[in-house]
Amino acid sequence: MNTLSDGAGAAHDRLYRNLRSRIMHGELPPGEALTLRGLGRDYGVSMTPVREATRRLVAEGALSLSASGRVSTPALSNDRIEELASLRSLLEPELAARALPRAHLALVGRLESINTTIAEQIVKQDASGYIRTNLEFHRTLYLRAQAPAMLAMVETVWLQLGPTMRALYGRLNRTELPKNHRLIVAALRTGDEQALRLAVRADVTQGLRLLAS
Amino acid sequence: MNTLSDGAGAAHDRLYRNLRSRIMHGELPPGEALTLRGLGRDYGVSMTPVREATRRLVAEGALSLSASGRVSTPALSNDRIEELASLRSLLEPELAARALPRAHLALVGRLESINTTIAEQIVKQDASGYIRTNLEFHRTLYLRAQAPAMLAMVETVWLQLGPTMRALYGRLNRTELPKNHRLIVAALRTGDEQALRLAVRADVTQGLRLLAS
DNA sequence: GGCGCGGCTTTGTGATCACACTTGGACCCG
DNA sequence: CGGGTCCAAGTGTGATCACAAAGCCGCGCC
Repeated sequence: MNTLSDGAGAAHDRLYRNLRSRIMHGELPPGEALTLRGLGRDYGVSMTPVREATRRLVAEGALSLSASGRVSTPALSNDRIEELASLRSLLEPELAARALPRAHLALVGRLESINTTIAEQIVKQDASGYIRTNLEFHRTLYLRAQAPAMLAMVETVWLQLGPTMRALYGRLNRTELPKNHRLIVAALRTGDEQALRLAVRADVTQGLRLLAS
Repeated sequence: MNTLSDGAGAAHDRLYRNLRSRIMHGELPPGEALTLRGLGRDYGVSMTPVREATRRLVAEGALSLSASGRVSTPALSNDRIEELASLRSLLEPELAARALPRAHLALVGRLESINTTIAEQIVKQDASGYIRTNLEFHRTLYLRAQAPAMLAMVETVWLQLGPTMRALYGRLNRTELPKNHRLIVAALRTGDEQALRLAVRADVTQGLRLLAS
């Protein structure tokens, strides 16, 4: 068995991580129906590990479970989306603030580098890549907060929003790099916690707000 | 099939809800080792549904999974506990504030009734009952916030703290009803959002703070 | 008396199978 | 032409089995 980042460990875990990543990054549309046997066929495993993986994802809200036991990616109501946006704007400024005193120059450099990657993906119209790199920007910053439980909670929110974010991306035609990311970097440089909190909140809220149409 | 709250639906789901409740309410000590076959024996089912139930609980942080696949109730580090306490003090005041405009007199009455139950359980030294009723106080209030995703997130935190709260209860010898619950009720009556937020934060933080010993 | 080391037991993993339920659609009747 | 019915394929559920790895205990050696 190889120990690469992709195919390591137990089958159910590999399947879990793979599906989780695909959902979080918007590679699956909302409402997509999945079957245990189908997933098992795709990954070359039997139903048993598939069931474990999907149950885990259901517990995290990444998949929704119908009354008859069928799993599908969730199609969120507007209320739900706004609530998840509230959670992001509650948790993420806190994480950013905690990361602020620990943020050194190398970190800011990495964030700027990620920003240029985002700009490229906007040009290429790569929806999934854009979502992935955008989340990487946030995760890179929050990792400095040394708050794994809080980060895990935020990632759960991202996961629930994954399919919806994909749908959202189609509607909005970006042409410019989100200016809030630049504001975040600027606040990190000056060490201004209040400005940082505001910039993160604005960045988190902006995209999701126009979904209440 | 009966539709009672206890034995309804699929075996794995019944097992999941039962275990989740026991963990959240502190009926299991931290570090308790569980085996799939053992749980299956206890509940009279085979390993398959047990695996699904435990995987769900692992995904929620209610159980921790060792490298070799063994499950046990988590034994939290002090850092972890403080972080979870921070999450509570971040999320719960927000939920309370959202519930405030919707809180009517009947709700306040129910909360006071729950408070008297808590006082009785303190006298009876009923640790698990105390935890259960205390959480019921909070849940009853937060349900009015009409924010299911946020409430689910808070319950996840409660779940992770369950075994630790049980251990905590042993150390602290309560003799009086937490005065913060009375402050919460008072703030609800007067409609003072700021006082409510403070009271909830204080209530959430008090017990967990003295765990950093 | 302490410390490895061997085998045995327990445990998790994954495949397979039988069964019950849901579902989708063709078919028939009004 | 529309709506209800019934059947067949598909799907989730749970039990059982074979297997590999981990853990545990006692024996024997130093």
